[in-house]
Amino acid sequence: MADSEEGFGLPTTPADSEAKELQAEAKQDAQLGATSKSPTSPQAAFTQQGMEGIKVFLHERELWLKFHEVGTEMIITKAGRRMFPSYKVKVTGLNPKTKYILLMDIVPADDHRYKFADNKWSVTGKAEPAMPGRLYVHPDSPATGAHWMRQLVSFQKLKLTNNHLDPFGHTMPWTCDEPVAFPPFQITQLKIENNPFAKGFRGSDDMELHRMSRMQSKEYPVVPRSTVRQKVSSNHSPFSGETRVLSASSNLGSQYQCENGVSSTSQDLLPPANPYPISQEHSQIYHCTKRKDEECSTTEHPYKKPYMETSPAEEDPFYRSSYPQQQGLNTSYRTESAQRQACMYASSAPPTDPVPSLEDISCNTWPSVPSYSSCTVSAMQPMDRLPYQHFSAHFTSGPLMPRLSSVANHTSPQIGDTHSMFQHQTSVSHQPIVRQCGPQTGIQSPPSSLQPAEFLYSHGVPRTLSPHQYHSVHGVGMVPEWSENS
DNA sequence: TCTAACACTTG
DNA sequence: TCAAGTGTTAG
Repeated sequence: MADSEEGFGLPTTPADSEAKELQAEAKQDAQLGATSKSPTSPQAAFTQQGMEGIKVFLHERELWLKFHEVGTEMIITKAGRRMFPSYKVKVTGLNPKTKYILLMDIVPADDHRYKFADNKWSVTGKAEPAMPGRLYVHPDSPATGAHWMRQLVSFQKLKLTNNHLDPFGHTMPWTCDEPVAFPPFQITQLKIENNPFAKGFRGSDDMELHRMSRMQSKEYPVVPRSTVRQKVSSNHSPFSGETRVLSASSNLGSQYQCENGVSSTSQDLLPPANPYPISQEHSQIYHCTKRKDEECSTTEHPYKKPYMETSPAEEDPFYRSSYPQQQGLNTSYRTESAQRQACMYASSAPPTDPVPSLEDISCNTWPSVPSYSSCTVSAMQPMDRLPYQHFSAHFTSGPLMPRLSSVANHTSPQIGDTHSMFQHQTSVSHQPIVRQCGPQTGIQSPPSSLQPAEFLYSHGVPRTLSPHQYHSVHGVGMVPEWSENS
């Protein structure tokens, strides 16, 4: 597993040789992007702001690959459900003293809704109208580069929901996506095997007998053990042969570029599964979470529990050696609600908003990467070079938005050049499903306004989501905070 | 199509 | 012991 720096990268299996080549290409592109641009180009300007060395590495990449291979999905609920695998990244190259805000965005993959029938996905209609999305601000934000780099940055607590009125600021997914046939069994099995909370569904003899007993008692036909296993195993599925093997498929050979200063290295990338580029522009609702007892603050509180991986050393020798655990930072927050109060910033960017669209700012190389349906961008910028004072979840008025806009406008030309993309497929369930499209790093089009924290529970999202087959793209973007040494 | 209850897990 | 997070299941 990802227990070293290398572990964040591509597996060292022969099948991934293409991926390694891509990785090398991406690094080369990044270097070129950082060095070959004219000083007056946006790219160069971006680089000059100290963004050139920033890298984001996906944690547990192999697990992500497994889910990607079978087409990941998740059932979402009104209460919100966590993503699995959880999204954790290692960030390097930040200015240790500069403060950054780290965001995760959800981007729709297309404007269709689909159903899974007859072992295939088919379009059942048009997606519901685009709605403002939400950006999930990492609860540690703003924090210094040193803080972000100290250990894994975890979005484990991020929940996805289809509840428009969700009062906790859980991220709402977007309707989408592609008609690719993958049976749900494999994803289910992967989650059961890997998610501790789903251990109850792991197949032990006793468990299966118990389950069968329950089925019997409810007048279900008695199903042979082999059949029971078949349900959750991919081995007997019509797609088993091609989906159980974890490898870098030919899709890994797809070209992509990663050439701006913010380098989401190819290590972040998962092989694309399908050629469905994101087509839907998204406006924004910025939301973040904060602790009930501390309010969102513009300063870093030493007592606040980091939402980054709290004990990476336990699972990752790399951090064991490189990142000594912090002491005295693990204030315990018992409940989710106590841990995370939503700081949600509604925005209704009009079509004429000068803010660049998603396509404009972040996906300009998609035509060359048709296999990817999502775009991830990582953008970080030293705050001390930006024309605003601070950005936090604590603001009590709207000036943030223009400031944030300025950030986005400032950086968007470069953002478009760097993206890591990968896509996951979904499968069927009678519950709302989210298609997890993988980490995305990036500042997207900025919201037109921000609301004070007191409004964060308001829901500026009067839109009806289609409940099924949601597609989510998640990732991080870093918006710079001010620099302490400026 | 959607929801809530269920049995199970971890912490 | 409890809260919270899982996929399954029935209504």
